[in-house]
Amino acid sequence: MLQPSLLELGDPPGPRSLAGSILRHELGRGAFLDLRRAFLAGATELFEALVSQVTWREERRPMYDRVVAVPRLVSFYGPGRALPDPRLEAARALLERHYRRELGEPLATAGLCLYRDGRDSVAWHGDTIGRGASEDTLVAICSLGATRRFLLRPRGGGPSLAFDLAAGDLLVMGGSCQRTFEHAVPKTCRPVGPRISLQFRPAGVR
DNA sequence: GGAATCCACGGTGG
DNA sequence: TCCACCGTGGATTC
Repeated sequence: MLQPSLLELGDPPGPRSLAGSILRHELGRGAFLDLRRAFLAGATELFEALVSQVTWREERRPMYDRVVAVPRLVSFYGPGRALPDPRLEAARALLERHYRRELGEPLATAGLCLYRDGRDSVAWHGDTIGRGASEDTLVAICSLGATRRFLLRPRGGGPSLAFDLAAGDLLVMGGSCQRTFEHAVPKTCRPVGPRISLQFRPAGVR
């Protein structure tokens, strides 16, 4: 059992303020990435609550000559479905308020992924399904549990940016980011514990 | 030498 | 009808 950090002791569990604490990276081509470290207070306890309370599904997909297990566990909360913890609802409300100008619509869905260890991963992709090729959208990701590397690179090739996402960190991809960039969480040989990624998106975006 | 990264493979679904 | 999507494992690079 991990001890909460000293930093966490002063704040009630749940989302912290976003004002003035976000580091924005302008990526070019109309894309930006915001990073807010330690956005969720009480991340250790929230991680453990979600691991045990969420109904995690293992997905399988045909891949060439066989059917493989998708290398992570997932759970999806569509529009109108209550999130599994009030702290997630609070985080969503805070994000909707802070990004109301860029967003213009609710963050109607929440996707949860559980990366059990370094062998779990997600390949390069953009969250563009369901949106026109010219439409911007915004995706907010909260990280809980073990620190994992998050990679971002321009579509069509180019140098990739790396962000090590630690427990409680918030990463927001906005503007044209989902169309002009793609992201991944690569496998690693390092010993690494489980991590949960919470992804808030507008309806229709996957 | 070990770990990270790159690449090609092809069925599926939008 | 067409094409973007995506996990694996071997090759290559770091």
